Amino acid sequence: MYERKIPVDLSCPLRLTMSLINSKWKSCILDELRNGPMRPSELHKVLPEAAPRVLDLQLKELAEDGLVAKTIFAELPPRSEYAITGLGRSLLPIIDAMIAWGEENRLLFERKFGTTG
Amino acid sequence: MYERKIPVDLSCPLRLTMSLINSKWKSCILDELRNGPMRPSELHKVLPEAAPRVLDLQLKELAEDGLVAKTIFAELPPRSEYAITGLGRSLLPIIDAMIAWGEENRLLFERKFGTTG
DNA sequence: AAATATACCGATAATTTTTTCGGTATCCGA
DNA sequence: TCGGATACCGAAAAAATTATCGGTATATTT
Repeated sequence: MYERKIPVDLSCPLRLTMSLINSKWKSCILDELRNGPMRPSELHKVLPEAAPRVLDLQLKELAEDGLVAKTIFAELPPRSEYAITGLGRSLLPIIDAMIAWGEENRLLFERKFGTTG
Repeated sequence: MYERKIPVDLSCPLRLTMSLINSKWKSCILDELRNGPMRPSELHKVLPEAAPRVLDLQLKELAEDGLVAKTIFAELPPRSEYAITGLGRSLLPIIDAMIAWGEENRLLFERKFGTTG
């Protein structure tokens, strides 16, 4: 069975928040879900670098933490949707701030580390 | 020699910002440095859960990325200080937002995952 | 002398995260 | 019947992160 390796970090507010987002794909997933629920296959289309299995696992943890909610439709072929929750949505300002920071400082890091530069 | 495993992620603004903070201690270090430069030994005192060697490595990467600046004093026993840079300081609003979010939602997660609940 | 404190580094171990691969089950269409 | 699409899962490999241990060097204190 899949089991979470390390639990949400309750030791300080900063680490708590970090432990919820701190992964390669979670913040991207939340960002993608902001405009409405998506199916796993749709998420894979917009985040092609993330393997389907990876999205599975991260969606499962996001759901465990209450940041997204899963809806299963009793259809065949199977269909399910993941929607951002109110709690998840309350993280979007932070994600927006990170996006804005990244846009403002992109050039700096491209010059520093980029291959095209 | 120490070598960075994966480079700063330039593929999108969100991932860029994430790749700079996304670690167990970096955001804590930036938070601690906000009120002035600190020596490695001082940082270890305020973040006792982080082993000195770990702080070393994270400070080195933070310095590589331009988020902190190192000053070496030619003294014996050796002394050095790490100060947050302007670029690093521009991340503090994001870190503040994460701290605030963590404070607002702490109880929720303590009830959900906490041992004392 | 010996212990302490400082900063730092290399090698390696331990842990965690991410990825890959193959398999379940079902229905639809060719 | 066969291949495609859907969602999901387990095992295991690969990769990355974090941690531990011991060592360098030098001055001061005991």
